[in-house]
Amino acid sequence: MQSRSAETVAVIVEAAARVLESRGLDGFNTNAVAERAGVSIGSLYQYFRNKDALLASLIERQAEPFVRILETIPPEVPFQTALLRLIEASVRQQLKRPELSRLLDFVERQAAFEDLARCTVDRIQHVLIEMLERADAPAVEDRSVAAFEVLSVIRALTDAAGERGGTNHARLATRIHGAVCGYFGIVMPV
Amino acid sequence: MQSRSAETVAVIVEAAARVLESRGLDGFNTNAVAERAGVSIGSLYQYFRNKDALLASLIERQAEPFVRILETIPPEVPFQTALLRLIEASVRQQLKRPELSRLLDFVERQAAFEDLARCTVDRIQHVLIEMLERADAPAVEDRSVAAFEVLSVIRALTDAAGERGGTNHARLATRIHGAVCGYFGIVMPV
Amino acid sequence: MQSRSAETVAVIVEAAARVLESRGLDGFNTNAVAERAGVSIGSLYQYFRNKDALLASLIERQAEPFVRILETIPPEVPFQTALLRLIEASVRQQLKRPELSRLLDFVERQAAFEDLARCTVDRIQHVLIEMLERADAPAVEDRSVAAFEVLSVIRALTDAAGERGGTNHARLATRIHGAVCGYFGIVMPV
Amino acid sequence: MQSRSAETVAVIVEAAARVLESRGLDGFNTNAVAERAGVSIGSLYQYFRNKDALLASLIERQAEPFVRILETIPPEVPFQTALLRLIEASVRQQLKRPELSRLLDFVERQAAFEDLARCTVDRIQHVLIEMLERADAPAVEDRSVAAFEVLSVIRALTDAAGERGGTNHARLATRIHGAVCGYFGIVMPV
DNA sequence: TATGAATGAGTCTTCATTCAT
DNA sequence: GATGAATGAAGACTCATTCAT
Repeated sequence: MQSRSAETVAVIVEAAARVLESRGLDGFNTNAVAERAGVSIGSLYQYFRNKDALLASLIERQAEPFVRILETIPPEVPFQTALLRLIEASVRQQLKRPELSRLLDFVERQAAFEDLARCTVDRIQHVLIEMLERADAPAVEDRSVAAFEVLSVIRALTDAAGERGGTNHARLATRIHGAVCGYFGIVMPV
Repeated sequence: MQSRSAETVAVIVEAAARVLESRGLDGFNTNAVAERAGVSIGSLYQYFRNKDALLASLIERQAEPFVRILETIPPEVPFQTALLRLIEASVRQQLKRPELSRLLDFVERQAAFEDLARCTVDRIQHVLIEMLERADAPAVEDRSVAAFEVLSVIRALTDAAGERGGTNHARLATRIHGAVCGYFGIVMPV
Repeated sequence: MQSRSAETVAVIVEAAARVLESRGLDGFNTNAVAERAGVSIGSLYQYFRNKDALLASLIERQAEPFVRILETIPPEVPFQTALLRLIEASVRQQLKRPELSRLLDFVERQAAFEDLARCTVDRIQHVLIEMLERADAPAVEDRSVAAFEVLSVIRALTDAAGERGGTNHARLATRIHGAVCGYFGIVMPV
Repeated sequence: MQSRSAETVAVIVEAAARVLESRGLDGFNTNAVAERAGVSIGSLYQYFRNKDALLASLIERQAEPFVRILETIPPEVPFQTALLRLIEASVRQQLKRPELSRLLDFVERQAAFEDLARCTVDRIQHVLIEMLERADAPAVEDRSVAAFEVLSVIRALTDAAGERGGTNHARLATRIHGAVCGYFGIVMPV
């Protein structure tokens, strides 16, 4: 029984993702999602209080694995290693579904998702701030600002790559790494 | 007569900007814009074929002065100087109305504005590519990719700063400059 | 088995009563009733053909004890005594759950419950008409009209009292008695 | 222009009244009202924020003329005269559209219309309380309770008459007067 | 040209009811 | 019998756009 429900929920969320990708934010409506999911509109509302709850699920589904990866980076790895892992995780995650990532990035900045977004951002910032507290980390004026801005750079460059399509992950990661090192005033390590 | 029309158009576009800023993309509708502009909805449609045309005007109004500035950077200034001017222009422009900039960045990526966006992006890229062709410019694999990505970094960091509010322009420009130099693999010049 | 069913039915009807009281007619829906009853929506429909059948049960449950009491007033008691018993029974019954009474009074007047309502009203009217046929009863033009109107007065004053809350039964009964006597053109007996 | 709007509003409100009368509270929906009014659903919402606002207008339209009449009863007329005028006004008003009156009486008791109802009730109570303060008025324990209850009796008897249909106003008024006098413990004056 | 009333397609959401398990 | 997931018709409401004045 649980599996049945869980499956339906998953089907609906994936349908929502596809509708968002194919029709954009304007064309994203609950009827379209239900149809795409092969489910009645009533069923959709059985599992999601409203349209925003559906989007929230989408946001969470997108963010969760990324945050999980970040949180499993062990504290003893050197700053640069951790940074590269973070960049790679971000690139891998976002380039899976670039358009979806881009749209959700926008959605989660809307007032209605403030709480959800803050929660995710806090977890990511926490990881980044801890990284910046390591002995071999670059000195910055304000760690929380730096964390936020570094994340922005990573996302922006990945988005840009996603928009172009067909990107080489490794090279992209290198370019991002360069930019982030530059941001920190570090001469990029070889 | 013409000036009268031009003025009305300007009033409507500014009203659109304000509505967008205050109510977000969801709350942006033509009736609200007309009301804010102190103009009848009929008049609005006299000057703008439809909602998208209004948004297009908004996008243009936002982009034009920035592009103009870029295009007036003389070709003989050194790469680093030009880069700093570009960054400063971008920061100044975006931080005037950060929320508006952020929203329009999103809007112009929607399918309906593809042409308009490409046009602006092309002009900016053109400038950047020319910059990258200078003798003292860093070597890059693909100038058009680099141009696009550098612009993304600048925008992202400015957006991030705008979201926080009350930012010091000069410091922000320095951080952005660092990131861009890093992107190019340049040790940041003093 | 039968007792089991009867118990379930009773639980559902009581749940319906509570939902009606707490959420009003607008918030009264079968899913809420099932939930409140701790029963699946499927079970509810096993016992009640549809929503109206549930409401009908509620109406009956509310009316039945009252009608029963009326019907057990012996024919030999004087008119005034019978009238007072009627008033007291009505007050006691309605003030137990004033909001529920008020709402059901409205519901039973809806077209869908015409038959049910007529049936109950007929039984009550029958009792009242018999009362009015007694030797010591006041003369009225049309007994059936009088019966109906007297009942209306009793209900209205009890509803009014119920709306205020915390009423003294005896005093209310006295006021109602006064009004009914006045209706009959009787100088209120001491 | 104003007259045009005012007319549309009046047409819609009258359509609402008719829909309410013919289909009851369950069948009362904005689409039906718009259709009955010969107006688009959009127009309906141009003039009424929502369904409840439409009902509120209906309630006001129904109550206003009645309250106005009450408020014009001069303070120097004797209590009994004033009472009769009140009863006659109520009867005349309610019997114009008995079903509508009954339904609106119910609607205005719903939580959503609390404020509106209180406002009207206050005005009516005010008149009644002033009446009860006159030298020739009967003594009552609590004037505000008495005012409320008398009004309830009047309404209930008129509703009852309306339900039967084809009532003689004068006789009904007499019966009501009797009940009210009885309520006050007055031997009905000739 | 300006106005703003009018339009109605389109969206979100609820809830009575069914039916496979 | 019991369950509760699923259904979809129906209803509230919005907003881009038109057009008579």
